[in-house]
Amino acid sequence: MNMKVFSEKVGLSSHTLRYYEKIGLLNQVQRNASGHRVYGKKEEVWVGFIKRLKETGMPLEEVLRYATLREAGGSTLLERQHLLEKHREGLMRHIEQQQAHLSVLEEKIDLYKSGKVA
Amino acid sequence: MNMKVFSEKVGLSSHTLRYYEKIGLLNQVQRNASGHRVYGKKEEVWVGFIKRLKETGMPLEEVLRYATLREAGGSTLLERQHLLEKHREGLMRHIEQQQAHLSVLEEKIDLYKSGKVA
DNA sequence: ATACAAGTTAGAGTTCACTCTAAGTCAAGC
DNA sequence: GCTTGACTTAGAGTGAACTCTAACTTGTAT
Repeated sequence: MNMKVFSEKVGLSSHTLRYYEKIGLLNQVQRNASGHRVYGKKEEVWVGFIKRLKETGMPLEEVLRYATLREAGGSTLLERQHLLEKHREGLMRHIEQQQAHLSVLEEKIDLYKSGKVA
Repeated sequence: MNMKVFSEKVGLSSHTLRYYEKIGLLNQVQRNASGHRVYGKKEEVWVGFIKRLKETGMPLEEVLRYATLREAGGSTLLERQHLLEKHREGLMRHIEQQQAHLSVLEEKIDLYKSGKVA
C-alpha cells in the first residue's frame, strides 16, 4: 500500500503520516526499491489505535511513551497496562464532566426557550 | 474586585483575562480612578459561562460570536438559542464518541489483564 | 517520449490559546 | 520616604499538532 492509498484509508494526510514517523510514533515503515514507503495491515491497525488515543485527548507525547514501551517488547506489558488504565480514569472523569456541562447547557437552552433570558 | 482577586476567583491568570478583553470576549470592564480594572458579579458569571463553553470544546472564536450577539441585545435571542442548540448537538455526539472509545479502551485493558496482548 | 500525478527530504509557516517580557505607574505597610 | 507587590500597555514568545513549500525524483498513462 503506497502513501496515497494508506493516507486515504486511515484518514490522515501524507504530511501528518510523515510527521508521525519523524517524532517516532510510526517506526519501521518498509520502503520499496525507489525509497517510497510501503504500508501494511500492521501500520493500519497501529495508526487506528493512535487515532483513538488522540481522540480521547491523549497528547502525542504520551502516545509516544506507549509506542516506545510497545517497541521495547514484552517486559513492558504491565507498564503499558498501567498507562492505559490511567488514561481510562481520565477519560471517565472527562465523560462525567462533559455530561455535567451538557445538563447546564440544556438548562440554559430551556431558559432561552421559555423567554427567561435577556 | 481588582485583578488579583478576580483572577483567583475565576481561575484564570491576569494575562488570560486581559487577552480575553483584547479579543473582545470581555467588554465594558470598569476602571477605577487610576486606570485599574474593577470586576463585579456580572463579569464573574460571564467568565464562568465562557469557561464552560470552552471546556466543552467550543473555540474562542465561536464563544466570541455568542458574546457579540449577547451585546447586540434582545433581537439576537433566537440566534443565540440556535448557537447553543447546535453546540448541544455537537456535545452529545462528542459524549457518545468518548463512551465508544472508553468501551474499546476497556476491552484493550482486559486483553492486557488476561495476558492476551504482546 | 512526454506529461503529470505522486513520491522524497529538510525545514519553514500556521493556528490556537495562551504566556511572558519590558518598561513603566500605582498602592500599602513600615 | 521607600520598598514591595500589583497594576498598566504593546508586543514578543511558546507549545502542540499539524500544514505547507521548495526542490527534486519516480511511476503511470498515452
